[in-house]
Amino acid sequence: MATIQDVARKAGVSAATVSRVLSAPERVAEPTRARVHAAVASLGYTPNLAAKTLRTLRTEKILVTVPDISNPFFSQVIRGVEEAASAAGYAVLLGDTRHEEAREEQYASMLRRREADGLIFLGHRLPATLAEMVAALGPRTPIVNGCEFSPELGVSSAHIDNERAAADAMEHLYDLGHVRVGVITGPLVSPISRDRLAGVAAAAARHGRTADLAIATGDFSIETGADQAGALLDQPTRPTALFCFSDEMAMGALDALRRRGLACPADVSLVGFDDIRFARYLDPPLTTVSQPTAQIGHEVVRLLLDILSGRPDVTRNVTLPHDLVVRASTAAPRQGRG
Amino acid sequence: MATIQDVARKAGVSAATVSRVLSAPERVAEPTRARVHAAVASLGYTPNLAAKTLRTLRTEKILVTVPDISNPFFSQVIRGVEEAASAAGYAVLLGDTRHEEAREEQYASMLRRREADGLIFLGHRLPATLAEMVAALGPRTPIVNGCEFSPELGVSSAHIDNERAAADAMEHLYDLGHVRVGVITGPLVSPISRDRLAGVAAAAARHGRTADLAIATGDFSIETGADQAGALLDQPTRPTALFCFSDEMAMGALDALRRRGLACPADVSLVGFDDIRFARYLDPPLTTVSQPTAQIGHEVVRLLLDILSGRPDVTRNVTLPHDLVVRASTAAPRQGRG
DNA sequence: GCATTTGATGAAATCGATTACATCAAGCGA
DNA sequence: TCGCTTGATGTAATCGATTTCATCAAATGC
Repeated sequence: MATIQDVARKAGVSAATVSRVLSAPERVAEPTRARVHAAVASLGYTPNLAAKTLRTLRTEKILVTVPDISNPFFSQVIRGVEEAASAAGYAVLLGDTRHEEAREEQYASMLRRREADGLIFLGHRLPATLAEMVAALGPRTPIVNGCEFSPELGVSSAHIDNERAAADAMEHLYDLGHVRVGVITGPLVSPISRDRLAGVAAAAARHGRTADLAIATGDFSIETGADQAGALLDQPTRPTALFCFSDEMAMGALDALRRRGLACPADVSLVGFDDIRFARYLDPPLTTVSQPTAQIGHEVVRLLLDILSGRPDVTRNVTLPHDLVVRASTAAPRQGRG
Repeated sequence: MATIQDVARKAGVSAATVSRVLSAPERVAEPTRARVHAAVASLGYTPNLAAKTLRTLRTEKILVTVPDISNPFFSQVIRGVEEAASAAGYAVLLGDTRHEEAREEQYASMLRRREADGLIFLGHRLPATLAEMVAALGPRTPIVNGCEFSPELGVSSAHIDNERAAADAMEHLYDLGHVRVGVITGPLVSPISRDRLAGVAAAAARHGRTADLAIATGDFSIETGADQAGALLDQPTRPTALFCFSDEMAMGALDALRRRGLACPADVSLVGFDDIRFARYLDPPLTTVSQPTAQIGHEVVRLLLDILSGRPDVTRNVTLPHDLVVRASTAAPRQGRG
């Protein structure tokens, strides 16, 4: 590997000049600049990142943590993150925290040790040590939250309007004529679930159907979707529609319906959330709330790069557009029930 | 951040001694060692990675490239990789190459610049510049291939026996009494597809059904699965079973069946490949070849760490066990057809 | 009891960049 | 023409570790 000294020697200048040509070209006279560029090209020189990092404290890496990389929703967001990051010259360090606090702390310490310039976290939990960092640095803390939004964390974020999105889904069901609607939420510690539940409650209230809501709590997984859907369906007054806070839970719900010999949407309508790639290929194709995963990924990187560029700023919480995609899993309820 | 100098000062020793305590403790007298440890603890000292890397050329990072991170099969393998890597003290740099050679080269250059200690690649293509590296360094090249295996690449790898696995799937169909079987492969440039196709051909030959095979080529995606399944189903002599080289293509095939009003497995049996998390929740639950994704991820890291530890070695190609999971998408063909 | 080995530690070079400061020549105004 | 500004470049310190070599004391052998 050629070093900056090699380039300097070849171009007949000092290492300082080479460095300037590469990072502040306007400070170097044109003929010198050309000589240096030629030397760089002929030696195939690339600055050593470790040396640069040691000197400048910039790693050109961003750390991205996810609660579960094997979740297609998250992996699509990550895809957007990777795309935007690599376009901006940053490498992505991936941390799969598996919902475990120990792993979250482990990755948090990477940021504290400055092994990455910034952190994008897709969960809802910010490790304690990083919360301290936010308290100390304020809006300049290089931490951004993706998909979720908790004002009290004090970090910038990009996400959809979850309350509104959930309300849209409910409105769709009410418009079809549904009365008794079952809702399967995610863990209520996450603001994403709380916001969506608020949207559900608001829509129900608007239609005077608050008492007809049946709420169950899942954890976004297929399995809890199946379990909770089963519980709701086995109630004495069966809901004619189910709204799940993730497509995976909707897949579980579909399974629960099948096991009970119930048809979707004839007997029970079903709405999911996320619009993962598989949603449209389920049977029936799933009506769901589409999240702009790539856009969330891009935006979250943009927010982080803004912070890293040193613009003083305030925290920014960017709301991106969602879209209720109506497919074939929702229909008007059967006539002649209570 | 405390530096090694701070620790040295606090412990009343030189920086060299601190370094020794941390990396070769047996070379330091016990009382000194204790003092240094105390100083380390009280200052919360962690060695600066950039400085360490600059000096030693070791980054403690491994680079993992995937053709498509949003593919649940790959993201599950990545999960295994991340788990094993972080357990061994390595961080994971993620590269989503999107099947694009330019991106593959971009990440290849990260390895050449030594911004990672090694590379795990999950595709089948090894960028040209890295092939040169393999030619030069032989089995010590810190590059490992996951899921795929091409002997001519000259790198270690972990994967299932794809030929055997595909043959198992075909045997299952033949055992059920199927005669005309449609097969939807992946791109034939990838050894994974070729190996599986070889298994298909071998099984067909064993049963004297070579002429009854109908082969179509997809690209592992849902869309090509639907298209190619459609083409096979619309042939004059319709296959009574389809074998897709990925679960995603099987999902597409399921969609094609539905659109044609064909029942699975009553009219057409279906076998997938990979056993992604969703396979068992399709309707009908998909019979498929299960790959040990986590294990592949772990193994591939183990292989890489072995190379990094300097054991001279030869390349090792590890075959992991697959498993044909029979669910409800396969059954005996209807009576009374050709 | 003296020479020599052994063990513990420190001094200093090194990895490869960036950047504050120094230097020097050319250009400018009066 | 002289002093001063400006622009271009070089010198050297610095980032924070690792590691070679030197030093010195204690232990060992004869």
